[in-house]
Amino acid sequence: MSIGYACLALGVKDSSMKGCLKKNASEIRLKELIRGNLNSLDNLINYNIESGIKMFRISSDLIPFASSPVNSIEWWNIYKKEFSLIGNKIRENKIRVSMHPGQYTVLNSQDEGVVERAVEDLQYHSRVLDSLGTGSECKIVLHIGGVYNDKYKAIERFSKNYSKLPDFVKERLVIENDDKSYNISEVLEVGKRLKVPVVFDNLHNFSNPSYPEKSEEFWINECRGTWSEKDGKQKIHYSQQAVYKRVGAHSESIEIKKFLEFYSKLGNGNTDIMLEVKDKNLSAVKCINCIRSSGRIRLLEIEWSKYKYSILEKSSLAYKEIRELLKCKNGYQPVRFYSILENALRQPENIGNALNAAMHVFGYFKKDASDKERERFLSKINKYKEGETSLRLLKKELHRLSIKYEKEYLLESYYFLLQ
DNA sequence: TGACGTCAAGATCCG
DNA sequence: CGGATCTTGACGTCA
Repeated sequence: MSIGYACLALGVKDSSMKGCLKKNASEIRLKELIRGNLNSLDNLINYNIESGIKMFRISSDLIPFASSPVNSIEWWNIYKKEFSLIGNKIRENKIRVSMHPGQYTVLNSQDEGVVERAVEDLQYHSRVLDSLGTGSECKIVLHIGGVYNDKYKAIERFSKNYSKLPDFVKERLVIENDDKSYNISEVLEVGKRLKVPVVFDNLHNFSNPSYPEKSEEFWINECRGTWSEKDGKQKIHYSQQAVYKRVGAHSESIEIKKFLEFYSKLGNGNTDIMLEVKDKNLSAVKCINCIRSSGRIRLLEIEWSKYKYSILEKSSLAYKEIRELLKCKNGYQPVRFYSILENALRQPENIGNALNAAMHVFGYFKKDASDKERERFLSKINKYKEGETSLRLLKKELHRLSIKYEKEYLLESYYFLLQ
């Protein structure tokens, strides 16, 4: 059982994927971008290794315009060394990577050009995973596509186009239920017929259910049968509905108790779970820490070092509560720990608490800051008190100082990231 | 034609 | 000039 997150990690330095406008996609620019993105991928993999994260979705943005004629670079040759170095790390650390082309890769389109481009795009994704030297358990997740007023014909087109795909793509392709067109029983039907593994997505199944009386566990068990030995463990997508947002919108963070309730129904350890959530790696680490059979308080202390000022900003009570919890050095109560965090982070902005946290953080610069910087900050503090500036701008000032005076502890924390 | 989703690039505005 | 904020892009489907 592994838990992973998709594409980008919060708080990891030099880990973003960069792109450019199509009109600026010169050979030189593209090569620059690819080199940078491979370096970012390397940093992401390093972070995952350090954090004990065993599952990760690689962003399709790794190679800009990869399946477009504007990019004719043989990146798999030029960057062979980089790919193999990263790939070795992935394999040595048993990280299961995957990819997921967006909603615009449509294999069952009525337009042949669209299908052609979809095939190109799937080949690109396979090529990335091949270049990394990953096994056939590292998958490419795809939706069935459009309906075009005739689902039967649309599925036939999918089947026909699937059968024409080259083997190196077929080996990796898996299909997933989507949020409006193809529900889980329809995708299962296709998967069983074509022998393509099926990924169950719980939130899509909520907004686009097939037989609403059937439970999530039922569908997960049904899907399990489509995964064979060479495909690796069954994969599912898990996300939670964002409150007050449209149905199907991903939540900011994973509510741990809700997750554990879902998790307990999975029973055995034979399912890999890809989280789809805005706070990405933060929720992945949370869930991993909460399902460990044995954990040490040290793990929570590391988490606390990253969350503490965000918590202080919201609730000094929660701050004290967690400090108490962490005093018991041979106790390990991750669920209690994260529940307090979640509750605190849900609190609305409170000027008193926010000022308190900001002053604590400013304490890091007491010695370094010049008189001018001190003055500038304190005047911002007063403005914030009077409602003349926002917390965001106040924190931006602190962020600037953190970079200038190289306060790694603050820069690696989530204080500047959350809200 | 615009919403959908996604994010950063690019454009523009402001002090 | 640099930083902040607003707009666009890149993709295909569907209302």
